Amino acid sequence: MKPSIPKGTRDFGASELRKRYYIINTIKGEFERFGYAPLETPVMENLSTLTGKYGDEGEKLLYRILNSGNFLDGIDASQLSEMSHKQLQTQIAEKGLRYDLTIPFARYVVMNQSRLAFPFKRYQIQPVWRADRPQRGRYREFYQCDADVIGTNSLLNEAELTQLYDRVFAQLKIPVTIHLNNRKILAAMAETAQQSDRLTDITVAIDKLDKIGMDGVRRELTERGIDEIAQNIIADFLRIEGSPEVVLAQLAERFANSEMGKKGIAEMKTLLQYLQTATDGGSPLANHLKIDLTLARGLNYYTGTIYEVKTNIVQMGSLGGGGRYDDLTGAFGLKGMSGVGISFGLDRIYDVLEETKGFAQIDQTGTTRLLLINFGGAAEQYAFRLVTQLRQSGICAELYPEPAKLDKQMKYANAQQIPYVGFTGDEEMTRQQVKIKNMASGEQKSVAIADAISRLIK
RNA sequence: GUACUCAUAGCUCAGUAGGUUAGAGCGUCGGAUUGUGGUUCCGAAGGUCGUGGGUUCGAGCCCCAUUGGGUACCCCA
Repeated sequence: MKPSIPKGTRDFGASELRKRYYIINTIKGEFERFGYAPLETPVMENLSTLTGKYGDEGEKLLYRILNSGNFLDGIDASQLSEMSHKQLQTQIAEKGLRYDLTIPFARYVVMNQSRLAFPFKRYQIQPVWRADRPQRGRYREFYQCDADVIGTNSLLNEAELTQLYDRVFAQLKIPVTIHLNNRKILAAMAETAQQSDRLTDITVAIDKLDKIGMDGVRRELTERGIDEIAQNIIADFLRIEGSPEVVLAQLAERFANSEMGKKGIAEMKTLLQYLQTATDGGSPLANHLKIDLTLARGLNYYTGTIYEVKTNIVQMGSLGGGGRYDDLTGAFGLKGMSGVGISFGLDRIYDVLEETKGFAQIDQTGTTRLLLINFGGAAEQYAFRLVTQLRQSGICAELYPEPAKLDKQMKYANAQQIPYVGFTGDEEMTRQQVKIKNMASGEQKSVAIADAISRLIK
């Protein structure tokens, strides 16, 4: 049998993991700095938790787990042929793999509401699964790194999360643009165009502006049944360009009669003011901040601020996204809990750094400081005792597991980039010493065990 | 769900117009070298050319189908 792994999944070797840990540690460090606490949830959830949350497109991408045992038990064979695959699905699968970290978080909050102190801030770094067609920057199993705060309406949270995005990408040295928009502004735009009930159709179309241009957007809107008068109003909005202040001023003119629009603008203004205040007039962020009226985000649970982070140093989808949701916990029976959160796409960040040689500074050596050569017999016993002692002293050390040829053992040390090799031959044993060789310089010296320990402690 | 593209040794790839026994580099193993690695030299193992069918005197190469990988659309981190 030829071994293989499912399409869109990957194994991670030592060198890849060291790079992944570097990213994770950077993100985790900022999460902690901003006061978020860790959380992990199961890889599988009840399907009832997941369904109805991600829209039709998302629902198709859910991995469903076949019930254990005889999953056909209780299914009428005569009805089988008349059942749609969707109907059958609900009867033979009641669990699924998590699709994102936000819904499991909402589920967790509702289940533990009596124990949690609100506002509740948590971060979560775990894999999620989507039954998508893999391609560049897209995998079936990938990591999301989420930070969410729930139980507070304050836009201070939005400001902090913007800073959090900024800090992480500044540390990773990936120049990004943080795209900001507000669902209320989008809703007001649809309202102004007399198309409030077609918000989703409109956002799907305008989201493609930079890809297909204004003509393409108009074509898409036509296909979705939006008339030309409405299209003109929408196109007029999309012409708004410039600094956040300019964009907001122009929006204010158009939203003179829209309560929803005014609210969206006010929220955006407050957010920007917080950011300005933070640095006392200095440049608030290391990265670009842009009000992007075409930013919509597919998930329909967003109600206020929405985020998306993109880089233009390499061709890649968004590196992160998020936003405010007013009623995510409502579906689980807890009303009136507003929250806001952001997500980092670990795998895409990895791909960007890999392509731009952004990992150059990562230490790729292993942790082992010393390899003891195995000469067999009494020398092996002596070396095993020594390696035990070294480890008890907190030194990462290895003893080659068999008395192989010296050449082979030395090559092993090279391959693992182990900085020191220790020899314990007859001479060293009688003197209770070990000969330590520095693999980089080639220098070697016989020293007493105690000296060896103090030498090897960094 | 649609389209495009690729598939030869463990890995990365050559393979000329269809023509004898399918090659290289890296890696692995052995040797030069039984207590001193990186460099070097010598040698060895390793392939039903993704699979099935067809055309041909003859197919890794041409045709059809199929499977798998990649990419684009859709959607998304």
